[in-house]
Amino acid sequence: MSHTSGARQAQKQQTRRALLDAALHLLEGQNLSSLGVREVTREAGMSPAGFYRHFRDMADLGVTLVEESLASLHGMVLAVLAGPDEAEELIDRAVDVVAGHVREHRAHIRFLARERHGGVRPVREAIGAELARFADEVAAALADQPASAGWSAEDLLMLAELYVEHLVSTATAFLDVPEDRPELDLRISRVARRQLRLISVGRRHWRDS
Amino acid sequence: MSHTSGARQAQKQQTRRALLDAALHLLEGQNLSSLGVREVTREAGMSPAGFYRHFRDMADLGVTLVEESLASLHGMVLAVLAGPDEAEELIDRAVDVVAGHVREHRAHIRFLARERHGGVRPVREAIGAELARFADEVAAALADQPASAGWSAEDLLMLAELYVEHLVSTATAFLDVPEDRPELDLRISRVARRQLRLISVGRRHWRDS
DNA sequence: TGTACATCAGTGAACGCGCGTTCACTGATGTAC
DNA sequence: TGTACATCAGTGAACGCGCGTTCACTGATGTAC
Repeated sequence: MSHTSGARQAQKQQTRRALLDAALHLLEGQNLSSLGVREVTREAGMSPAGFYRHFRDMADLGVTLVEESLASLHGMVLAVLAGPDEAEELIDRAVDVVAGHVREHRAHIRFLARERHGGVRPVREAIGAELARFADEVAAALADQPASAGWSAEDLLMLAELYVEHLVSTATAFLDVPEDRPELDLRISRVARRQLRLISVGRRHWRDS
Repeated sequence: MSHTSGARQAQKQQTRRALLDAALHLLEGQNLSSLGVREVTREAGMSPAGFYRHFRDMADLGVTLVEESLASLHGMVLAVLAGPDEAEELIDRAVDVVAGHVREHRAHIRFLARERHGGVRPVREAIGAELARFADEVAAALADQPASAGWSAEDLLMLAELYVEHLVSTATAFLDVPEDRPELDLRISRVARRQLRLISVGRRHWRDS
């Protein structure tokens, strides 16, 4: 069992973080599959060989990034679904939270979008598994809402998956806004809110259609 | 002006196709940004230098693949929207067409999913532009349906974008089905149909909500 | 039809370069007594 | 507190390798007369 305190451990953690941050920064402009060990260590200011004290290879580092990228997304959804469940208000909050999240964790979200269908299998599978878990949690949260009375578990999961896909596509839409066109953020928010409202209307009339 | 017939031209086209097919095949397992000139020419059975008679670089080849990948998708949507516009039937046809399309153009669709947010800018931008054009066309087709009476152009585009995103995510869901679990196709089709039905219900009750 | 010349798709060798990974090392930190 | 030894994160050199791109070439196809 290894110690978690001590100057040596602290220093190691700091170097590891520097490697992750360097990779995250470089991944804003390229895929994980074209990112090199030398490239990352150069950016982090250390020698290439040091990389192997922290990660087996780039895929290993990538899986670590998936975990921390989705941890923050995870906290986000809990925050929204813990609020009042009046549809209109929930929609506004959800879209605002996604917009803010993308603004604050840009590199992480870009990484997820880029590698979700990317060429590094362990990373792709980790993202897929996390998103599936995420949909399960949303389904569980939906089940607690009065609006879900009479809904089967299957339909709740179907709806949760629709919401998660919508969230992902909204987040990537925010990502793709060029730096010199910040006014596009407003259009994306407005469209996302309307789409969620349309889904919400469909949900309300689902059974009597 | 160059001739389009003659043995020389025909041979050149054939080699070009061999390069595109070799690339498409290799791209099933990796990103464009990690695909090499030597790798593609080796797969196509020619010498590396020959590549430059056909493409400036890999990004150039990638943009060509985007064009041909989306040309077939384009034909697809026209076929579906040209049919009867009764909601239930249209949904069934749409999902079947997507499923069939993925089965028949697997490599092309995988390429689009992988590079839509990938690390090669010209390719990413070409895909984004084509999908935007696609949404415009869907909006135009929706406008012709009786169910759209009273809808603003903005709302029709919002709806079209929701449909296009749904189509893309359904197509990639089919893609990710492992070869040894073909029964998952049925689940994906069923969920996609229900989601489209829910959107369709929302659409019907949009104005009086 | 035949001949002489032009075009150009594809070749094969060559180049300099940066890559991933290994290895024995060093020196700061940790531990036992 | 001090000393002797153990640990191990990070180093710097070395390796063999495959890369992208260039170049002068060759030989089949095309064209002019």
